[in-house]
Parts: sequence; structure tokens; C-alpha cells
Amino acid sequence: MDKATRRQRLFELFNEIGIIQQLAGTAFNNRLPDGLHVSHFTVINHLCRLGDGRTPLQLSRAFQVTKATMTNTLGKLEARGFIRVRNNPADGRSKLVFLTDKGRSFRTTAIATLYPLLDKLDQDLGTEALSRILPQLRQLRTYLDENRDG
Amino acid sequence: MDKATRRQRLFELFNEIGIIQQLAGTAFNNRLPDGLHVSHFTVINHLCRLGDGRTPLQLSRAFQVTKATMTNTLGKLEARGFIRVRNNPADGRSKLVFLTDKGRSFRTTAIATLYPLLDKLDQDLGTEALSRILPQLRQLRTYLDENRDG
DNA sequence: AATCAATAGTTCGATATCTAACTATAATAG
DNA sequence: CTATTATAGTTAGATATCGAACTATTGATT
Repeated sequence: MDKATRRQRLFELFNEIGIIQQLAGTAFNNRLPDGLHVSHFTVINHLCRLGDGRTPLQLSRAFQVTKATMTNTLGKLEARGFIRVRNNPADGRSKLVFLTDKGRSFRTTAIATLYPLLDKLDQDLGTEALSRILPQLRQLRTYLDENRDG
Repeated sequence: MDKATRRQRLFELFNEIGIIQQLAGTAFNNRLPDGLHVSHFTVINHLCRLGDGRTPLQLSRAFQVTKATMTNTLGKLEARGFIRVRNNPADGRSKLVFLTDKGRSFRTTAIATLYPLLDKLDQDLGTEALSRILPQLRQLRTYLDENRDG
């Protein structure tokens, strides 16, 4: 495989990833209740699965978005009553994000609307085959994260 | 692997893909000359590699963006003098997109700034290993494309 | 202790993208 | 032919995201 081919392969890789993200994002967004976005769900889901009481910065790092983006997302979630944001007693600059009951029940509803898509995908393509590429994706993600300014 | 695990795996898959897209997109965008975006480059690159004289709709399908998005992208490219858009003599509703010399030379410049990133990635992680996941990504992309309304 | 640098979060302006509604042309059906 | 339906592209409005500049607090250096 010569240099030009390798470059083209890698570029194609990012191209495919970009398209998948767009298609999957749209599919998810269309299923979620009015005005809610995958990014909102993933934050709620994260807090639910791994525990709340995290700072906005921790969340923005977990999803690799800017602090500004997370401020916006959390604002929407708070306006909906899905989270409550408190000052961090341990650090005056910082805040802590907590889930409300409403937030948890939103997750339940959202899951009920999103999981049929995943189940169908599992049935049609097979999770085993798909999740075989997870290690490479994680490796790529970690690499990109570590070489952000390079 | 039980149902809950499979769902979580698939969700994680989309999550990784979303993050990679964000990191790679940002890395590319930061390298491109003022105000230009990966989406602009990919259109130019596509026209250069596979031939110009395509319609906006064909382009929007190739990149899985809406017609409205492609209108916007092509407007920016035309304002920069990278493309010229003509009426399609074969269909009065349609148009055809052609590259200008300026567009081709932009591609050359852009490639020179983007490819070092890909070369470093090739060197550090290896294109062989990475491109091994391309078939699964293509399969997933095709599936999502075909099941867009499902 | 005082100053300077680093960190957390917000605000502001820009932009890429989406959906929905619209215009114009083409294709099909009666 | 005419009328309806489908297709190509644009426009308008909304929003998620980004980068840069700003405020407030913490940490480090002298």
C-alpha cells in the first residue's frame, strides 16, 4: 500500500465516520421528544449510569465538547427541569450537576424510543460484528484526544 | 451477551463515532485557511477525484447532507471562486457544479496542510489496522442510509 | 502576604446544519 | 392537452457547536 493509498484510506475512514454520525444523529434526534437532541440524552444517560454530582468541565471532557457547548446543553437541561446545578462547595469556581426525578424519567422514556432502533440494528447487522471494531475506535479516539494540538 | 449489554455496546459505538468525528473535524478545521471547513474541502476533493459537472443533489447524497446544507456549502465555495455553477442543459430544474483553477489549487494547498496529520496517524497507529474496520463502517453507513425513515 | 498564572464557567458572535415551506420545472395520467 | 404528482433547488428560522474574550476563584512563586 503506497503513501497516497494510505492517505486516501484514512480520509475515507473519517468520511465514513462523519456520515454515520450524521445519519445516526438524525435518526436519534427525530425520535426524541420536541426540541431534545442526542447531546441532551447522552448527558442525562451519562449522569444516570455513572452517577451525578459531576462538574460541567468533567462532562465537557467526557463528550469532547467545549465548555461553551456544555454551558448551553446544561442550560437547556435545567430549563426542562431535568437537572439541578449547584455551586461546588469544594471549589468556588466550579459547579456540580445533579439529576432530578424528571430527568431520570426522561431517560426511561428516551430509552424506550431509542432502543427499538438499536434492537433492529442488532437484529439486522449483529452487535457482535459491529462491536468488534470498538477497540480500534477507542484507540483512534484516544489518539486524537491526546494529539489535539499536534 | 444479553440484550442490555448489546444495547449499551451499540450506543457506545455511536458515542465513540460521534467523539471521533468531533475531534477529527476540529483538527481538520483548525488547519484549513480562514473560514474554510472540512465540508468545503470534501466537496472540492470529491469533484477533483471523481470529476466535476455533478448536480448539487448528487453531491448532497454523496455526503448525506440535506439539499439546504449543500446550497449553503456551494454558495460559500462559489463566493470563494472555487467552483462555478451552471444551469443543467438537460434539466431546467437542475444545475451543474464545475471546479475552477482556483478550486483545484485550493485542494492542493489544503492537502498539503491536512496530509501531515494523516501521515502522523499512519505512522503512530498504522493505516493497516485502522482501515481494517472500513468494511464494517461502510456496512453500517449503508444500513443507516437505507433505513432512514424506519 | 502579594502578585502572577492557571482554572471553571459564562457570554458573544459566527457558522454549519437541520426542518419546513416555497418556486420552478419535469414527468405522468386521464 | 390538461391536471396532478414528483423532483431540484432556494429561502427562512432554529439550534448545536465552536473560538475568543471576559469574570471570578484558586494555586504558586517570590
